[in-house]
Amino acid sequence: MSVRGSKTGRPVMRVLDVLGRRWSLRVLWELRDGPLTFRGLRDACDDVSPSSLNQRLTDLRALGVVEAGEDGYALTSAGRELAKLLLGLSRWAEAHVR
Amino acid sequence: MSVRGSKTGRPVMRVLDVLGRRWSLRVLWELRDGPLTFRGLRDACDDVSPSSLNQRLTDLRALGVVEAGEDGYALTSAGRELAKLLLGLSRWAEAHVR
DNA sequence: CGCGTTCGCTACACATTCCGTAGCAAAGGA
DNA sequence: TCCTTTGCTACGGAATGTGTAGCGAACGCG
Repeated sequence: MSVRGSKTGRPVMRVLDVLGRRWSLRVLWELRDGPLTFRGLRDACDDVSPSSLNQRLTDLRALGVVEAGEDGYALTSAGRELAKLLLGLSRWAEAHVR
Repeated sequence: MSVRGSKTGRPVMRVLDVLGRRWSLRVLWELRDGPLTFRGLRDACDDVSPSSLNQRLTDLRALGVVEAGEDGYALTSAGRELAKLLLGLSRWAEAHVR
């Protein structure tokens, strides 16, 4: 399978593509404070359907931001850096939304 | 219509929801260097279908990050701050993706 | 061991979303 | 006038996401 969207293959395009799918950003967000089990993630993410969650976890693992470990799913070191950006997103949201 | 996803109404959830739709992040990315017309955005975004683009622009305008002006669509000041985070995302991508 | 619970995950049918194409009315140029 | 380009909508089909049920494996407990 090729990357959906841009055909340039530029890294940023691949990232925008994967993160622009439902639950991607949310999963990253929920993992920001440590690992969660599959079931735990489901609970954290408004009971997302297991099929969708599994698909998203597959995508995120392929991107190298999430990995499956002893106590469930966790961010990789790269993923933790990405999560820092999400923290900025959260601050932005608190300041500008509603 | 209410916010899809989280029922808490927390700002960050609303943002994760809107940005987690296809083309949202990409549109923000393509507007980072200045305004683009509807057609210009379409060209920049791999010829996204006009229906999808229009839907996304509606979402992003509702979120307050994009506005329609004289020379097409542009980021609001809040949107420009958001775009800065995307720049960090781009740097992250160059460093960690393939 | 046996029994129940929880785990990660899959199957499958249904619903929503997205897409591609066509095309409209309005604005501009020649 | 006629041709082009604009922003945008309509609509049917394709892709994606959803909800429910349930599997086999691993656990706790007696």
